[in-house]
Amino acid sequence: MTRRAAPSASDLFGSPPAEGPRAGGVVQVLTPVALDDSWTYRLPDDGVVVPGSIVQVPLGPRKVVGVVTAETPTLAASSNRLRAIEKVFDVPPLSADLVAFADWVARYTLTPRGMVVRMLLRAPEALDPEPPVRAVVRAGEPPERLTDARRRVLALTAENEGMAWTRSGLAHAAGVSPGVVDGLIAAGTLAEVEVPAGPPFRRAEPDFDPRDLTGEQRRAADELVGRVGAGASVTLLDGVTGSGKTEVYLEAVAEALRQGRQALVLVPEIALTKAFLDRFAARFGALPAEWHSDVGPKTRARVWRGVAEGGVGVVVGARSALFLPFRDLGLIVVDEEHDPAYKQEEWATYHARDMAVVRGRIERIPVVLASATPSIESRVNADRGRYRHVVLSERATGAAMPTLMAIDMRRAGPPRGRFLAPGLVSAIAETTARGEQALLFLNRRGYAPLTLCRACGHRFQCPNCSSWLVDHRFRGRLACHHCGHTEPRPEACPSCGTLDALVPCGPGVERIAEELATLLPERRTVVLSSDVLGSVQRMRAEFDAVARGECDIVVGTQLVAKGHTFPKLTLVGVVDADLGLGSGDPRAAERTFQLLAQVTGRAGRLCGRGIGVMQTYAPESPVIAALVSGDPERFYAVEIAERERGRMPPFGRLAAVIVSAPQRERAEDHARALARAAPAGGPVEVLGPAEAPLALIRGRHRLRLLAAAPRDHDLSAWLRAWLAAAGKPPAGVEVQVDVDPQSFL
DNA sequence: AGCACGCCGACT
DNA sequence: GTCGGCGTGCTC
Repeated sequence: MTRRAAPSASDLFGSPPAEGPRAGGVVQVLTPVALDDSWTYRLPDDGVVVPGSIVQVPLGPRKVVGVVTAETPTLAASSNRLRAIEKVFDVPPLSADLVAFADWVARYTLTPRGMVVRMLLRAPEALDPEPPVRAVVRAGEPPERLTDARRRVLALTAENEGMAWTRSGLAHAAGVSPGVVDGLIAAGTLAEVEVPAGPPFRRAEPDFDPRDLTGEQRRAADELVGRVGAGASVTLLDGVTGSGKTEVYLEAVAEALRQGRQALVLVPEIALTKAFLDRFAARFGALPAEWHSDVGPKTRARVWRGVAEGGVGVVVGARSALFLPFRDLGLIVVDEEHDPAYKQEEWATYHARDMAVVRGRIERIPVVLASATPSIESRVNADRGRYRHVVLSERATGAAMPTLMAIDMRRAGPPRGRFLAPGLVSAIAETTARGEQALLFLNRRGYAPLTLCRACGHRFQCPNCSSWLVDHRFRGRLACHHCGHTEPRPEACPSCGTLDALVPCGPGVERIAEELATLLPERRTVVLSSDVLGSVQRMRAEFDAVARGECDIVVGTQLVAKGHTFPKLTLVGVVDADLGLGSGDPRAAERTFQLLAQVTGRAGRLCGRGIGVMQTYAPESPVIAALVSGDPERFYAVEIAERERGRMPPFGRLAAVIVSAPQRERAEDHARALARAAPAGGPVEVLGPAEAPLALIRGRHRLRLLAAAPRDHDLSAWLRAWLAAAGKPPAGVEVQVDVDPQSFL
């Protein structure tokens, strides 16, 4: 691996100054607290620091980890109140590029720099050296008393001469209890030694097993490979489902490795399936390092260190992997770039795809955005020449794209009380009769989204939020999907007292499964939703079971739109293709289009006999019409024109100002105060809070204001000024700004 | 008086 | 973000 130039001696703040004393031996340290400023500290008595050094400093009564910056000291060096850096960690200093990136993110997202620094240091265990592993080795003569168990242990150590075993590992391998090993240690035959923790990561080999690519894939791969090492660039890799985008961008990853540099592949968290990782392993002869919320502290530490020291070649990770301290990053790939999961909402609000573009620009490396259904902003950026555009229009297997059709629910809908049209039911029956699988997609957990009383019209609503309570029949409760409030499902109406008058309205996945059990009782149906799944491991297991053909029909929420390929899946039914449209979200149409294209695209991915059936009341809508016609351009053209007319992102800029407080009134009052404080008549328009939905999230009532501006306006600066002018929010009220991350670049 | 809780400002 | 200080208000 080529190394970045080590800091030269003249950069070392602790080294003898070449031209005059250096500010009296003080440096600036950014600490992981909610502050924008760095603090001034005295240099450690012994250690040497450089910009980027990770250090421990006292902060009030605590000790915290911070990063040395190259800023000039803000406090007079003569100040004798300064405290000293306590410790310099023995890890590579963060690169100037990474610190510049953190600064950029902080400024852009209106987040205190300290909070971004916290994201850079999210593996505290990595800072201390990995504790050595205790091991046993053969050290002396066999003992006097040789039992059968002892003989087996000695045979193993003889077979693998010089090898160090862990105590339990050796006992396990020999099929004896750990006590036997202890006995041999006591007898002096074996000895305990400390060995450095093993070589952490197998190197990915760029040419381990290159794939045969189709002509179209080859051209696309060559284009991407040509960008690696050629400075900053952004390429939109726009390929239909099944076109083999992954194989194409893996060629760029291989090129980065060949050049001795590292590669980062960002994926939506959900896509980190075993099958996905195995594809990497098959191509590169080693599993990539993983980075996501389910990675335990020990592995986290090893990955962080491996990334910083250069031992890790490829990281596949969720959005937070973007903040890893790569030693020599050569490429960033953002897979499924349109995926809303890239947007982080809590803590600091940022969009990992856009921040990847920024990191690429700062590090002067290529970024590849891959998607079958690119986001509108990426498409516009590609159309306007800001991004390169590489298109894959054919499936790599040569398989045809699925045939999509709409069922007009006004004319061919189901009988009363049912949700699956006869046409869809017979398609499911035929598909499963052939031994193939069907997937029914409905993005609604539970049994029914609304319950009302037939006698008095009472609707069950969340006491905290402006949303209906969802009937979860398997659990026997009504639940709010915003705040987690649940209550038992009563027998009688709480409003009028009538018994057995409560009716569920509309379908959820549980209700669809129930309907299928009635209509096609001999088929094996499984429900896949976040209620049923949970951890990443559990999900991987469930997906694997489906892939093995352990069921005929899957009824699933959003989760099933991603995940891995089910080879026998040839029919996808969309229970409600209109769901999500008309929700007032400026991205509703785009989201629906992407989701439907993605979920129907899973039909017949390998065999090419896929069918997608969408139940809709609006078959003429641009989303449905474009899907049925098989020409996505029809959708993009309409949507881009629409956005441009409405000056919505990416043609305008949007920010959400989220006001939250434990008390509903306080949040509402402050939101109104903010709206009044907004300068009127300028280029920025403030909307709300009147029409904003209220939600209770983790004990806090939240509502939103929206600020809309023309594209060339510096909305971040405007927001800063506005919020400063509005003054500090009252006690308990928090104001969080979500500068629409998807519209700026 | 003694303490729990919430708010506020400091933290180099 | 996290801590301690200090005020308010309530209880043993």
